[in-house]
Amino acid sequence: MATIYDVSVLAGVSLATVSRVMNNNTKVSDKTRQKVLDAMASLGYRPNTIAQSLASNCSNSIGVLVSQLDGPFYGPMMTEIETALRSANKHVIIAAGHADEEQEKDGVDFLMSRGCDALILDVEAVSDEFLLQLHKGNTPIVLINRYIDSMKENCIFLENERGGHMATDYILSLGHKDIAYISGPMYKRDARDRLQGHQRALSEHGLMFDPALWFEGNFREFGGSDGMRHLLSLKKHFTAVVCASDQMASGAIAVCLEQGIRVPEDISFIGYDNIPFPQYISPKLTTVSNPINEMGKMAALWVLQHVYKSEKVDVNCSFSPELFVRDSAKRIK
Amino acid sequence: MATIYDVSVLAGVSLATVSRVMNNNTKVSDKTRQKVLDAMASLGYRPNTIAQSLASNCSNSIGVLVSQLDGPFYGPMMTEIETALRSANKHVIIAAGHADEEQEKDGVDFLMSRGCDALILDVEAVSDEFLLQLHKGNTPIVLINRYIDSMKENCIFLENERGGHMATDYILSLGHKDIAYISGPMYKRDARDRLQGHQRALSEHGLMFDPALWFEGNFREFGGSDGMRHLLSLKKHFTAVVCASDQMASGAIAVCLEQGIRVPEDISFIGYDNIPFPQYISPKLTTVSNPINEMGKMAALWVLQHVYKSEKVDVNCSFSPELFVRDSAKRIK
DNA sequence: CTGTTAGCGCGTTCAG
DNA sequence: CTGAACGCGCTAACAG
Repeated sequence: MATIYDVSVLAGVSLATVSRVMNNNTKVSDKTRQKVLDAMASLGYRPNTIAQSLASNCSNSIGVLVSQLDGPFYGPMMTEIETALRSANKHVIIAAGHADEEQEKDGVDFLMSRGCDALILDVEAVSDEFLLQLHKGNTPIVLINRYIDSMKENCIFLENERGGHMATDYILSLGHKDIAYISGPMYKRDARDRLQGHQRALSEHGLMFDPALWFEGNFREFGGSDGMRHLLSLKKHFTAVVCASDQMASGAIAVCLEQGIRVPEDISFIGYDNIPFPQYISPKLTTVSNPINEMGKMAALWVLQHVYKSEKVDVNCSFSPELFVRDSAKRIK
Repeated sequence: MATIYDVSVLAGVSLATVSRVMNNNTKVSDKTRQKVLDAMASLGYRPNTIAQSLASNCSNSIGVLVSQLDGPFYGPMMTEIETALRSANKHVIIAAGHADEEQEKDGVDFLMSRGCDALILDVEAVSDEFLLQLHKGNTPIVLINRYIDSMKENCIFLENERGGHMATDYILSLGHKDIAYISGPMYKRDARDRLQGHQRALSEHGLMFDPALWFEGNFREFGGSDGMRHLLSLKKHFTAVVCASDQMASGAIAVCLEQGIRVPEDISFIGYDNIPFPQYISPKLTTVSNPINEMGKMAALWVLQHVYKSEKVDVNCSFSPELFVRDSAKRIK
């Protein structure tokens, strides 16, 4: 591999000059520049990024920690992050935290020790205090899907209460009055916020939230099917089920179909997240969006702007869910 | 940040000694070692991996290039790769090729310039020659989902012909004789192999492959729905549809359900890949597995073994699909 | 505008 | 077993 030295010899200039044309931060005369460029081309020179990092104390790498790499969320998110960052010639180092405090801390440590210039974190198990502590350090961090008031400029999040309200409000607008709710696990902030939005919508319509028609799921498909089986076993009357995630909605709908309950004729459903898959199955799922991909992109732009001082876009931290009306919910007779 | 120098001063030893205890490759007396360890602990010393890389000419990073980060495949694959590699304290740098030759080459270039010790590639657009060329270079590469005879020790792949055979053989065992086929795009090797397996199964049962009942899809949901609509419009008789991917099967089944065609009572379906989602919807999809996660893990182990000389596991390169019988295909009357 | 000269933090000879 | 010295490839003052 050719080095900067080889180039400088071939071009008949000094090391520093070669460095300058690479980073073009200092003026270099056009003809020296051309000589250098030619030399680089004929040697097939590729800068050694490791050496650059060591010398400049900037690794050009961004650590991304997510709870899991599989599932419908992080793929789209990573896609956007990778695209945005790579076009700026930064690279992304990934780590998974698996929603476990130990592993999340471990992941952060790992990325830190890798000399990342910034961290993009989508963590859930770790405490606010831990994150605030991290925030005080030298490595900038951005939080996705999390809101901490005292560091809100570093947070990119979805207005979950609003989304929860939106979903239920739509169901109510269809004339439903007896509504079951399958929530996420209550120890998660977003699950609580969505439920709260649901309750607000109900009370705005003069309806009571009935805890008996509430099942605490886990955001996954089987949480939805468990919930549905439970609700059905209650023998209580309801015409619609609001689910706090598309995955749960899919699991719940599957249980209905298996039991000969028609969707949406007998029971209406609405999900949350707008993941791709349920758009393609029958009935197509009505839902509220969780623009996790855009949030990923925004996090990348935040880093580009705050850490690398490029990209003069204005990043907005708060994202609004949107309603996607499809076929799983219908007006009640 | 404390450096090796700070440690050496505090411990009252030389730089070299500190380096030795870190890499414990040379004998160091127990008591000097302890002094160093204590010094490191009290300084909270963390080695600078960038400097280590530069000095040792080994970046401890592995580049992973996949066609896309989203979708149901790469998540699980990345999960396994990340887990295996991180526990060995290696880090993974990701890039996406988007099934485009230009972008795939670009991605390889990018990862190379990042000083990766090895590359794990899941590429489809790039030519065999390009990969062979790369193989001749100094950076070891592993290919996932691709077989090139002259570098087969570096290939990790699924026996797609066999899987294609397996799926159709099962459908045939259920008594079906009029079978439609929705394939992947023919420019992809795995699509061709799966189709070939399908045809072999047919001919083993004395059946002819009917090109009229074949639709060339794209492995995606809408490819399946397009295909199903096309097949239905033919007004030809068939009792089963073999799909070359679960996503296509899901799209196809959705079209049937919309049109009041019952699955599997009227038409049986079998998919390919065994992605998570269709296991949770109704009817649960019968399919053949594509253990992409295990292949990812194997790739990681291959790297650990061949590049870092650790992990004395035997990596096997060829993976066999397995049949997963669920509810979307039934015996014909 | 360009060349010289120090480092960046660590691994690795080579003597002792 | 330990220390001194050099070098990895590049950036960043500092002179000219």
